[in-house]
Amino acid sequence: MSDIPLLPNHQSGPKKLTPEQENQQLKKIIRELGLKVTQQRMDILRIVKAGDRHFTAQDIFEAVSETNTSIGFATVYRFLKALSAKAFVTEVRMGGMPARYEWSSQEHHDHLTCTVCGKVVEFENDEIEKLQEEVAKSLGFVLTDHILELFGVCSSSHCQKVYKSAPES
Amino acid sequence: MSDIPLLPNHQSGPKKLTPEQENQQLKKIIRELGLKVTQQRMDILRIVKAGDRHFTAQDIFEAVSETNTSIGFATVYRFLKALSAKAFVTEVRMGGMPARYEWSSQEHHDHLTCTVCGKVVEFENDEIEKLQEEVAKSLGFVLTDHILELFGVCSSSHCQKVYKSAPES
DNA sequence: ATGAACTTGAGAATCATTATCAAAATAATT
DNA sequence: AATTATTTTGATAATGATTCTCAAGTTCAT
Repeated sequence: MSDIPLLPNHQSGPKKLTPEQENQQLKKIIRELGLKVTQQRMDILRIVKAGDRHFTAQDIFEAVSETNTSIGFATVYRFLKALSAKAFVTEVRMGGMPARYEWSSQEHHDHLTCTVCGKVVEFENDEIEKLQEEVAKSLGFVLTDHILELFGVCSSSHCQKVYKSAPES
Repeated sequence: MSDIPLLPNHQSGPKKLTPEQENQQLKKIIRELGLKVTQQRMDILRIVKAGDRHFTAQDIFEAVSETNTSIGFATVYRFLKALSAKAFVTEVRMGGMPARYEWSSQEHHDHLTCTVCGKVVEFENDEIEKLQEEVAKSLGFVLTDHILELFGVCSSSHCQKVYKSAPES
């Protein structure tokens, strides 16, 4: 069950790995968490790593379910929690919506969300990061994490129109 | 029921108002929302305005319940939603915790939270604000709102100790 | 292979929030 | 002040995401 490519090959990755090499990588991560290697954890991890954007627990549940593995929500949540406890994934919860997760090895970035169409654009800004450090230090804190979410209206004519026609609600 | 000071007088406010003047102010706000003036809404509004920090819906429910007014959760949530729809209060939801609300007339500020003891420190930083505007503009967005939450460990010896003894979880 | 320890998943439980709807309150009109 | 159309309330049920429970299944060191 390891010679069938269950997921498309993302050629954008920095390194090309054989399926076996990838599996070793995944196992290593699981063991770093002090957990046993199971099929479910392998599958979750594969999907989280392969994706290049944001997932909900639901997304991951469905993606794993499409493979041969049966899985429960509890398992997804449990493992995602373990991953984010060790900062392998970033968990962002906002606005009463389901939590979004993403693999955190890639460059850190923040989000700019269009409040009309829901489009999410990522950005990074070193100056902002630096200022955050300074603020925390000036208040006697050691900064360990941050969430910066910008909200606005994107440039699409549809969203601009909606925005201008309902400026105060 | 208007001559008993139900809440401590916050002398830091920009203007001193008689109870009657305050009531007129509150009524005006409720009418601006296109809603009828009710005792419950007056009470909620009074508490939200009087407080200078963050409230949960639960806090507000309890505070109103301490007055003579009986109130239900639904009413609290409904009215807070109406207030935040017109930007009279700011609603912040994060990390699966209950939403926090605050009156938004005051200076804008962001939050720095100690992940050990839960202490919240407010700050404002014009430079960061300016950079946010620039980022949004450069991506073609009109910025309408943002959430910046910093997380760290505060300077108390207890929190520092906890932090250093468990550096990787 | 064996067994101790860890995992799983189905479903129950929880928690914040929202919806429902009959009864009560408001405000505009006599 | 009484009437009435409309809005609001609050008790309770419903929802939706997440977490808990625990018997049954799996992993892995021996």
